Amino acid sequence: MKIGYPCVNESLDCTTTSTFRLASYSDERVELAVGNNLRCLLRILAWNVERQLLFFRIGSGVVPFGSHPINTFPWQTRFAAEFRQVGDFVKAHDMRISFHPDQFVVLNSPDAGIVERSVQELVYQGSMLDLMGLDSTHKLQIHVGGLYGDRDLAISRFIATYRQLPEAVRARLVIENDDRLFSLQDCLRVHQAVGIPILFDNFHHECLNHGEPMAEALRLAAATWHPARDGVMMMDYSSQAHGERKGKHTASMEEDLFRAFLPELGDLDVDIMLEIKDKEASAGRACGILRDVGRLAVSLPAAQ
DNA sequence: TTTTGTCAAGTCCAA
DNA sequence: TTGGACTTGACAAAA
Repeated sequence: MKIGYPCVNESLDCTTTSTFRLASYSDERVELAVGNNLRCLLRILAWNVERQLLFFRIGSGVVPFGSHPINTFPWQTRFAAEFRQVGDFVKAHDMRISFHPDQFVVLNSPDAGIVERSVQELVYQGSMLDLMGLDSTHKLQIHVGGLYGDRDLAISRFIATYRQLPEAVRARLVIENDDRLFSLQDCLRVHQAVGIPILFDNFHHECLNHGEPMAEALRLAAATWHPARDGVMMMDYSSQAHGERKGKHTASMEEDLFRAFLPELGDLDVDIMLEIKDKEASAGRACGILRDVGRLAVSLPAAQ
């Protein structure tokens, strides 16, 4: 089991997603930003290793305009060594990486242009994993997409697009149950058609479900992961922010809820991403709880 | 130096 | 019809 948090480390004074406006695009600015972003990424990963946080979601903006036609700078070759260095670090410390392409990636859109731009974004993010030398256990996580008033059609469009994806993307792509549109059952339909693993989100499942108890839902999702190809199941963990709109993530982990959730896992091995606003603070507390209950090694990894 | 409006991209839903 | 929300603030013009 690995524990992680997404995209941002609030304890360090750097960002992995420094960028600039499209209107002020230049190759020089791309080169400067990518260099800074990759240096910061290594700092965060090193910080994480010291705290036994071995799962990390990298933000989509490491390469500014990474899938935009304006960006013709050869960042793949210019930063090959730096990406490789990140990948080597990840492998040396047995870490796991994911990406979560943002809401503009909609593979089931009826608009062919949107689908094409979405595929290009996935190609860009997958290529970063390729440059790092990381295999298909490191994932690209997206939602099924829009509903467009017809669930069956929306799902069948996703399936048709998925089948045409480049292999480098398809091997890494996983779908996440969302909190309003596509439930675990919808994701299972997609899985049954094309074999794509389901990244389970406990909070989204609480918001949208068909009555499956949490433990059963976890097992249904876990069964969609092929151990050799996909690795251990990934999941997102969060809980409701009190007094806020339904679906709003809590600002800080509620330890009682997290402790109550753990028995639902039974003997499942999972890597857990804490989608909680205070980032590494809650992830660190989760590690502490897991050591308490014996699900995480008590001793930190030996310094290297 | 600090504040504030805006930023590549899509979709849904509440107001 | 519009604004907010979504996995995540940060850039850059204006004050």
